[in-house]
Amino acid sequence: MTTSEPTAPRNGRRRSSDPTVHDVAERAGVSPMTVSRVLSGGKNVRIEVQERVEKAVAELGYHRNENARSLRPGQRSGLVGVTITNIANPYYAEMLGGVEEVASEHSRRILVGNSNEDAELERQLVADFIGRRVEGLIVVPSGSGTADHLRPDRLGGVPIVLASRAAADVDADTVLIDDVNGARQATAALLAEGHRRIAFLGNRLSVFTGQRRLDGFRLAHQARGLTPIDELVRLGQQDVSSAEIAMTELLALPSPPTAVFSANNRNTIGAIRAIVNLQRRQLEQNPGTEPAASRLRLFGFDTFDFADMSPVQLSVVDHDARELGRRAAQMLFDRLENTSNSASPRVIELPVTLRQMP
Amino acid sequence: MTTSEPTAPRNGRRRSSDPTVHDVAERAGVSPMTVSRVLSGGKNVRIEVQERVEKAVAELGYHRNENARSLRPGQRSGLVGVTITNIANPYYAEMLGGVEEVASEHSRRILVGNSNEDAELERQLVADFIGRRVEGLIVVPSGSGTADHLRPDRLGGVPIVLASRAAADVDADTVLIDDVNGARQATAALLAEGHRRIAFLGNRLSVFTGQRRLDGFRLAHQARGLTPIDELVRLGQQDVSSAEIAMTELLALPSPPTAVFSANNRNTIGAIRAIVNLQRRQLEQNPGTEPAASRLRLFGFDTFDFADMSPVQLSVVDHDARELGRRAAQMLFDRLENTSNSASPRVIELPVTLRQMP
DNA sequence: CTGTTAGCGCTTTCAA
DNA sequence: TTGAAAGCGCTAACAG
Repeated sequence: MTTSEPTAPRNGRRRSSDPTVHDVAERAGVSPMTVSRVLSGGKNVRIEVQERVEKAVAELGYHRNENARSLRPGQRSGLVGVTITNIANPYYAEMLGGVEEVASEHSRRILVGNSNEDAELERQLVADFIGRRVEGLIVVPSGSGTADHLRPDRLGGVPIVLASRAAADVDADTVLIDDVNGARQATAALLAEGHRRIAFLGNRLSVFTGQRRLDGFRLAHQARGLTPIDELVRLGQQDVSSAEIAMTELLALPSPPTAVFSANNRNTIGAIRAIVNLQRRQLEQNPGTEPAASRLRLFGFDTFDFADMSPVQLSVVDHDARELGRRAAQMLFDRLENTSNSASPRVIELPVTLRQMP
Repeated sequence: MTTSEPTAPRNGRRRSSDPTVHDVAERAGVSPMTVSRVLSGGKNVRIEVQERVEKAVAELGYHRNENARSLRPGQRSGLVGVTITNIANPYYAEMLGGVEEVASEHSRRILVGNSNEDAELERQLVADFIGRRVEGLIVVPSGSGTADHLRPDRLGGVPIVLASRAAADVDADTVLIDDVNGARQATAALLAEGHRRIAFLGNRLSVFTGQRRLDGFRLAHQARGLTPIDELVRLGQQDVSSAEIAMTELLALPSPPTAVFSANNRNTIGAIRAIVNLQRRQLEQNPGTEPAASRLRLFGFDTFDFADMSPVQLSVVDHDARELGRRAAQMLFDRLENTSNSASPRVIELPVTLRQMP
């Protein structure tokens, strides 16, 4: 299988390791430098020599060591580091897809880490990424702890773009969804329909979007001289099942809400489950009649696979996770490749669309 | 901000670049070797010197260059390369989460690439990953072209685990879902209920799981001396909207199916949409009566967020994408860390669960 | 406990 | 058009 000297360490170097430029050079009867030249496009190399080198590369199964390569000054690592708070959440997965798409267009690979909403883990990930000499970072800041480790002056000159959430005291390029307006408009629509007892289901307030969406909910009320009803505001549901429980509790109140604004898709799905369960119970008790729970009005932030098939009347504040990822990556490559390197941080907010599900 | 000589290139080396062990050593008044020792745990270094070095590290914002580090023989890159066919598909996103989880437990990072079902892109990704000296590869083989580039002898000794799909002529560790059995059992259940005109909605047959799930569908028929009805078998729907179209066509046949087996969640969702649309049309024409489409029986491979709220009676073949990712990663680290390195490739099939949605 | 030397694989000079 | 030398940042091996 190998070329010659079956067992002995050829050249005094350990064998059975990856082939190097040296090995390729030897086999092609040229110097390592010529191999290097062929590998970077073959400028100033006789075509015949190029072919000889390429043959040796193929025969040896040679792969240029990118790590060694990136060691030379002026060479880029070709890597972008991305940390998200929950890889398994389809929303961030979609966002990651957008990042990958743009990175790929720029011939970069993405290193992916899951911070799991843990600031310390996020700090470690970012440090590791910098150690690997990523050219830039895209971070969905975790919703816990401080974010000092994300401050541009702590990153050794590696540009960073925050996505989906801003972070306190971090003055960096940021791409956000227009949470406040989305929540405000949705709530305003419910108020315009005459609802006065509107529930709010949302994330912890330490999560940036959680706070912003509650702000929008409040603003819409204020615009009519109203205040949200405290007992109808439930925060801290991170997953579908806790949202379902919270919604079930709301429905069991002496004076239950007539409408619900849910601040993310996990809460929306949980709310739907709770409502459907109540409908079933009501139908069992009063067969044939329209269950009272059917009149409940639901407006949710985010969409999901099946939103238009919801068994409960539903409207959504729609936005595009993939576009979020794309824009974040574009901002990063702007910094990387344009001379506008020193421009002050930009914050952009992507618009949302209110959508009535059929 | 910097230490001394504000502008002049200190030490003859270019300034304003990342600090190196050398810089840290100088600032701490020790040799680079001592810095290296402190950074790798501080064995055999006076505690007082350790503190001095750590102080210098912090002040300089030093990050050890992992690429340079991995250059030394015997050092591992700490990277695992993962290619999936569609990052944005929640199923693979979930799988990626499982891979990341296990990789993280083993202190490894994941490099992620999207092959987009394109064999050539996949080949490039794998070559790039090997060039970056990943310690192992986890690949969901693309459903197009040949897979020669995945053969273990072409990977320069980097271990590979195939996930979710096998690849022709590639004899490697593989983790699969038990597609054949899942599809067989689901189809058998429909046949046992008395259905004889069962539609099949699925992927292209060049996609491994597509072929296997159709095999299971066939086997269940054969076990009863039956054959699938050709005009009811629709292949090649890759997304929800094409699945909806295919299902709509089936429903418009002179003799439509009485039951449907859909081979993945995209097709299931498309089928549900088509059925719901037909129900609505039938209700408009004959208000008050139970629409004929409501009697249609649906059995789908994969679950999704809202499966239990489906407006159409639904059963699913459930399986765990996250577990698939975990197991693939575990197999990889088995190869990497155990001495069982030379064992012949293993193929494991993860069980599925048949689940009646309430 | 600490420093010196050497070299990992690659490519940018510079010289031939 | 080609090659030799040097060094990117790091750490084993060997002094001291």
